[in-house]
Amino acid sequence: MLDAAVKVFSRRGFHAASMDEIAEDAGISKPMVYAYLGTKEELFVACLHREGTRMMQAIAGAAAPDLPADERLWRGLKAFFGFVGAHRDGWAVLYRQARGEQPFAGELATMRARLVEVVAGMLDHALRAEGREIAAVDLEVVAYALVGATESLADWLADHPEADPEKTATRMMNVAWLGAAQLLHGVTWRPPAD
Amino acid sequence: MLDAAVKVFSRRGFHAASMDEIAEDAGISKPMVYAYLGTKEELFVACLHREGTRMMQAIAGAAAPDLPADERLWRGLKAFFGFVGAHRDGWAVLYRQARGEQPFAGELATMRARLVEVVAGMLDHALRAEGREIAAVDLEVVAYALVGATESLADWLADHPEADPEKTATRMMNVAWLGAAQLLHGVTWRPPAD
DNA sequence: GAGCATACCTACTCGTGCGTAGGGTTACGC
DNA sequence: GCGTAACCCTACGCACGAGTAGGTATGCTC
Repeated sequence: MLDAAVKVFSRRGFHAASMDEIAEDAGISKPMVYAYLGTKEELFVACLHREGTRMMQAIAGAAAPDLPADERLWRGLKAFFGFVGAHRDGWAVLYRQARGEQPFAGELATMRARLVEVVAGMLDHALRAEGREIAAVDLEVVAYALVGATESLADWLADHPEADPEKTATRMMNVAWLGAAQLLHGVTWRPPAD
Repeated sequence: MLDAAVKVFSRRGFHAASMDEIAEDAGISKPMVYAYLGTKEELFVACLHREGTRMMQAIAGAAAPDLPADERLWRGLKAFFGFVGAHRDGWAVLYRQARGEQPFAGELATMRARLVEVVAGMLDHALRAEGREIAAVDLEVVAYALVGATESLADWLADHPEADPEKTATRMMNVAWLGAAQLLHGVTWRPPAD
């Protein structure tokens, strides 16, 4: 039943999706949808929640915290892109939708914040192992950028059905890890004096 | 008048924004809005278009094509974040909105495609100068990731009014350029055999 | 088989907001 | 002063879709 909702929401977008269509698609009638899952908003949140949880589990399951940073990142990315590849419409539109609609942006922001935190933690851990440190804000911003790049590639992946998730993950590693590794080794870029 | 529309669209989101509110905010009445700018969709597209054009101009004006790649990237980023910083609500919500709503996603995709193309062209140019080459797809994906990371930081910037655009641009360079530079020098990351 | 409950449906109400019809007001020509 | 034309407004029609009321069938208890 949630599956039907996810499908319709992704096909139409939150507003354009009608409860009638969801009901029809689920093979039941509208009052049933209301009985089981409440209002349209609640239904959407339920979808978002389920997909989000699944995704987080997929990632958390793959990236064990005792691995070295690059290995963790790689496995996390692989799991992430694998998940998106397997749930293309689920991801694409739930995610894109939720981003725009104020009532749900919060829910999503929390999810992203968790991811950012994980990535930032990972970087921080790796940095300390190298005997280095950077300001928490910088760390957060870098993590944010990495997460953003990843989300962006996920969008790309969702739009390119023929693309291979693992290959995409490799490409992401090429951008992200090589850059991050530099930072870890103390190499930084500075603006020209101009 | 477009200013009013942008303001309301960003405050409310596309659907929640009512034409009445836009009209009121612009200090005129609804039929006038229709007379000048047509339907709600057309109005939104007009907003999107204007903001997009302004942004592209800001970037294009800053990143002259005859500069070296890193310098171009840096100036482009500075211009971009500067623009976002100066038009926080304009950017944030128009952009986030357009992403989700199917009728406008295309418009936005075109804009992003132009950006990706520019970035990819830049990388390609730099690569050739080093006597190297990579597949066009890889190039596109890397460019896509960079653009995505940048957009993501733009979101972050829009949500943190106290943050400094130029500093954000520097942070972005730290992630993007150090990574990209590695690629340019032929350093790549490969997945472990496992 | 009568009484009852559970599961579900059809068919409605009602609010909301886009787009417009038709009327008032001011300025100008004659 | 009267016609008229440009301009802008108030006030409405209308469609659409969320949420619900009230009725119907199926199965279960005694």
